[in-house]
Amino acid sequence: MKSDELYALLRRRGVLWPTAEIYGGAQGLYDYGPLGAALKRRVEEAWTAWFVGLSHDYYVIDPAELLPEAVVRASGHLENFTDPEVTCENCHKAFRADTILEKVRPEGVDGLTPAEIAEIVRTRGAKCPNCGSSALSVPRAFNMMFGVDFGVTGRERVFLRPETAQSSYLAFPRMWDVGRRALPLGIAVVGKAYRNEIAPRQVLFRMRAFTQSELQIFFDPERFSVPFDRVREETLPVVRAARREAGSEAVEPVPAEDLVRSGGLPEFYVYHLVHSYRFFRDVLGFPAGRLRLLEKSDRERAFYNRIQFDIEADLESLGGFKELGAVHYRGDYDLGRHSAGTGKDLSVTLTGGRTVLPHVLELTSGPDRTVWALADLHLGRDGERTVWHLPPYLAPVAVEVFPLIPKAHGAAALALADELGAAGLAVHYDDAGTIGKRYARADEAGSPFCVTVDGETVAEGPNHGTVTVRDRDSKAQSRVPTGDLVGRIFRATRSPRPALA
RNA sequence: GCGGGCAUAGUGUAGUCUGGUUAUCACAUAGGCUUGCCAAGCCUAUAACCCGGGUUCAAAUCCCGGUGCCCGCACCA
Repeated sequence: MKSDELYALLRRRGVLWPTAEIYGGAQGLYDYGPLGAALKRRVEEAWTAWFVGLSHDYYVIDPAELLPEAVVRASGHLENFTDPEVTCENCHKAFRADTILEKVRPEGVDGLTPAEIAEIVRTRGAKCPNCGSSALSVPRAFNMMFGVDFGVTGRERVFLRPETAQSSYLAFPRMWDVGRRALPLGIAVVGKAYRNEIAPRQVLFRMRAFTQSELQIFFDPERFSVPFDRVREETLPVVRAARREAGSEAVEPVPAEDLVRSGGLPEFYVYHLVHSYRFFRDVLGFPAGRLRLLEKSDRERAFYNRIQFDIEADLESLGGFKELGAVHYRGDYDLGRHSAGTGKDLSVTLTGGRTVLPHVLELTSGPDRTVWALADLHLGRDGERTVWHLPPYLAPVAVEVFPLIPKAHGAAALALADELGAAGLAVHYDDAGTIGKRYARADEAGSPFCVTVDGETVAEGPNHGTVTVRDRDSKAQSRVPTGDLVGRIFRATRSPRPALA
């Protein structure tokens, strides 16, 4: 489906809508409705089960969303983000000020005020790199972080975190003790991050407030052993940076062991890349042919990232491959910055006496983007029907309960719905309209099972009744004793976990 | 931010160029009749001109501003 059509469907069904919609919305902010909130929560839970399940030394924390100014100064977010932008009044293209000035002022623009930059642009004859015009605008600095007054005096400033990763780095020294002083140590955060994007677009793909699921794995750079045999034979759809530089974006299926043996990547990296790939393919059910692992080149990736593959999915609604997650090998950059920022040595002493500043492997993904991708990939027309073919454990509603004839079977159906709910299943009761319409609504919501209570159920009595169970994807029906329902539905809606040693 | 395009019930739309009836139609939603395991049928009801200003006897229609969305550029540390 096209983006507009998909978004309209998601709004209509109450999956999501613009924040403050009755005031015309707010750019880059969206609210999730019942289906969207439940789906996103299941995505987050599946992510946590999968990635934190990779090791018994990986932990989930829930840190504050506000960061003191000193933190974002140390992390580099404060300075990196004041890069001023200059627009050409002639051809209307925008450039970073240091791009415009690289010929006339090779030393860069760090530390200059916008007024000083404007002066240099005017007096040194800077030209637009595109059309050569010297009609350049006054530089504008844009701040990608939201600053917030803090404390009663209002003189202190804090910032809404621009990435959840910082929270994990700050937690490392405390977690070093909590985790009983061993590496590798994983710290996972699922939480909101905030960026004042210049141009929020594509609904859930460029938001100003969004959720990140990130696992930061702190490890000893000299020794990070992983059960590589578990992933050795997995074939990954990679696009290597070297081939991209040579002009080919074609996906190349490469066995994991080859990425290590001849591909120049460390085992620990490929191991986690495979698990990230499997999360999207096996847990979220993305078709393998729609996924690719795109390696970022030296030029593209942030300077502190030593290795970076983006996990991308080919989405019809957005016209091509879009980033949903990534695996970043960040080296010791982050702990190094915070060591400098605090003046405290954040390196740790391992058993045996060796002292190291841990390196970080970051596994990251975006639940909001994932929700959109799940709609793009799994929600669509199936003949006459609109069906959301979600993996059953992600479906907001596990089981719908219908009375075949509301007047005759309503009470028994309500009692059954209660019972299933009490057992811990996400259950939804619907007696409105014809049975066909209820099936259709359930299909659109992605509910994997519909249970219909009929005359037979009532006649058989409350403890030995049977009901019709209808499967979302095949529309097939089967007669099932009510006593078997809970077990059957639980088995079918269990989220996968990685197989460990 | 820049340039271009767009904005009518919950959804999709007609009407806008060329100002003038009670703003069209379908689907959806709610109620009723009927039916009783896959969006059936009939009847009824609810429901919209993005916001603000201007021009005019009269604005969904023309003009200005705002907001939002789409495409391209830039940005995405």
